[in-house]
Amino acid sequence: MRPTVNDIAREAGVSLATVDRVLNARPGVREKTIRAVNDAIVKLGYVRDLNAANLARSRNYRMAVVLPDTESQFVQTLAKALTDAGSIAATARMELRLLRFPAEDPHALAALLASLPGHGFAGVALMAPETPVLRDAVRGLRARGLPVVALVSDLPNTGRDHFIGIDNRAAGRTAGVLMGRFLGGGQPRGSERSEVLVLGQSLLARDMIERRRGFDEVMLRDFPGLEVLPSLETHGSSSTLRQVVVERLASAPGVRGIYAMGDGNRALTQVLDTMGLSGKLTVICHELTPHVRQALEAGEVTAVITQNLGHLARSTLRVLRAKADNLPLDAGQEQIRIEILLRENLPPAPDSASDTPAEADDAA
Amino acid sequence: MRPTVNDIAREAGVSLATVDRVLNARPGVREKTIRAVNDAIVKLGYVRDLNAANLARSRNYRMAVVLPDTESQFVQTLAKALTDAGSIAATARMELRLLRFPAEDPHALAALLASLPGHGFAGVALMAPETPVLRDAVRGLRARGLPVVALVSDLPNTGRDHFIGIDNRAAGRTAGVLMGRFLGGGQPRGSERSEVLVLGQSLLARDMIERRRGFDEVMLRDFPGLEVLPSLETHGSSSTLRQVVVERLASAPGVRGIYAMGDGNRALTQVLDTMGLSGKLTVICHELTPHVRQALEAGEVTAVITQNLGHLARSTLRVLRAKADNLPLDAGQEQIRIEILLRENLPPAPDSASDTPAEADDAA
DNA sequence: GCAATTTTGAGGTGCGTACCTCATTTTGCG
DNA sequence: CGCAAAATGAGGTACGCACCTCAAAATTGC
Repeated sequence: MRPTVNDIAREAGVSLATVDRVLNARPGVREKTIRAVNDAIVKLGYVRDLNAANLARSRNYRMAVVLPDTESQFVQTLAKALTDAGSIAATARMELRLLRFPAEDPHALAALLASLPGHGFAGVALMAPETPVLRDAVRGLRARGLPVVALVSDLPNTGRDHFIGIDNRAAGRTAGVLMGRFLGGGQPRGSERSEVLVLGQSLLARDMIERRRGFDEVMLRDFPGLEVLPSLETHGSSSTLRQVVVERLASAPGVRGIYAMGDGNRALTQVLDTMGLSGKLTVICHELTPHVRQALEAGEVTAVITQNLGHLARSTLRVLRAKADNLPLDAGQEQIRIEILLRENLPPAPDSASDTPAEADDAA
Repeated sequence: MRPTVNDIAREAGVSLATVDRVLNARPGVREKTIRAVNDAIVKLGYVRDLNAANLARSRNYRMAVVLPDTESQFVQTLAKALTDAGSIAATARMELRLLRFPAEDPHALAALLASLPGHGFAGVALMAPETPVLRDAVRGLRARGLPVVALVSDLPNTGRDHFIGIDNRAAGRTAGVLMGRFLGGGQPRGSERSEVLVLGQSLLARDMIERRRGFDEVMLRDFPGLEVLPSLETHGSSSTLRQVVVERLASAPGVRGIYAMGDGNRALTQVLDTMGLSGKLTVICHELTPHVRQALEAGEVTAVITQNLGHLARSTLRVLRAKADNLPLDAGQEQIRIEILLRENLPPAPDSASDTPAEADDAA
């Protein structure tokens, strides 16, 4: 049997009350006694039964997840993954509150964050671009004891407790090798020149920059025979995307591959379709949204670089909780992997999952 | 607040004892009363607090994991992943017992399984080839109330409660597309004929067969320009592998790719190295063992099809537990994905993880 | 050496559930 | 109707821990 507080008390030759004082860092215990108790803890290999402890203090973990109010399919999918994970974690005394902020308003975000400590939150997960105001807001939260984890896009200079997401530079590199190898390693195909088109909604966003850097890194080093054209900006607008793609493909007939770094994959496949190019180019994009899944199955998209959003959501909950309890993490479990999805290794659609919340009756 | 058993009793107009009888399926309650209690449960949305329940019955989940006593690096790595996951899960009242059986002796395995129910196990995870004796043994376990989950290789005809692993046919298909596309889609390269070598330790093992089927499926359909040579059997022996590979490569100078379906990747890279072929062929293999990781980083292996063993191990524990408690699973979380690893998206080595079991003192 | 202060002990209560006993009520049946 | 059997209620104990109170003991300062 695992040792309990009573065993510690006996071993240390003190009373239960004293063990409790030491365990919970309550004042009024001599240094010497503290040491005696800690020695006993080490000797017996005591570990607090977190479940019993939480039961006793009837603790519940209320966490805030702060996302931009963007309507993009990625954010939508992420929000759903988080909600799903949250409703399952409800049995583990966790409560998730999804909060949205105006995507382009750092000050509104800062104000939102500042209001959190008053509402009994035990931690915050945050997906937002790093700005000076945000840095201060995050520092403020941490100063008040709230752990903060960055979601999807890192906030390296804010002192956040953890980052949950992929290394975008490595993701870009991965896209690069795939593109290079899928296009035959850069060997010229007949007399044509092979070119690759790169799309991104904004060249200022940190993740876009990193993906592009990683992509170029590999293309330059390993596939000098392929020419990567300058990035085209879509600004998140479908019409802009359509326009620039049509324009570019007309002027550059040697384009054999497209790397779509950001959103707007739906518009992209549509353009290609109307141009009669579906399935004729190597198209690599990011994030497995419902539409992308469909395009992958149809052969309109060749490969998808993605992070498993279900995993990301569950990881968020686990990390928030571990940070709230000041417990160590299982690094391997929290490592979000850069997944390569082809039509052949596409996991089955989550579908309208098993709605039955339980086997209901416990009866045998 | 979440409703408790007391709330149920009040709502249903019965006593606590009766609610308890219903909840735990104890005898001596009228059908009508049972219904009343269940109605109250539904109405209030009651969910049993599993932590409190486990505390009360001081329950611990003791699980058996049964693996072949093979010395292959894959089984070793898997065993380690399981042990690691088990030691972390120890805080959650789980205890993992690793048991090994003589790889080639189905009867010894059956005997081992038959001995389990007597030792207070709450569930069994099993990696073994399906044989008639095994089928009976598994049925016997389940008849005695022990949930059985199949690990890595499925046991479809045994009535196992769950399978944890990947779809090997899909894995083979994935290897196929990668091979095909990496070799330029089958376009002849100059005048040479492009051939692909396939290696497997035994053509009788279910997983080898399925991988090969998936691989051929894709190669025939999508890359008719590539010729896939008949599988070479290595029987798990390094020297056999060395011999057949040397032989074949000498007689078939057009080989540009190798698909290694099973173990023996270390021997393979060695042969290629001594033949001066390192990095000159497209080599695709399975499972990220320490050696394969190294070979991937060195460019001796092009791509690895793998299942994340850490995930697999944690999934095993979660599934065993859920089955023991008769709870529903989170399908998304338990879905083991077919991962494609290139040098560029290789996750960092687990390393000699953080040995510090905790932040020690809870003090602020 | 005495009072003031600090440290410690003893004990209780509650968290939500499991499991047990014994008395009391209700039901079914002849 | 009366009686045995079945159903239900009341209440207690335990699980491992948090948190509280009050008294007793040990230590400190003067």
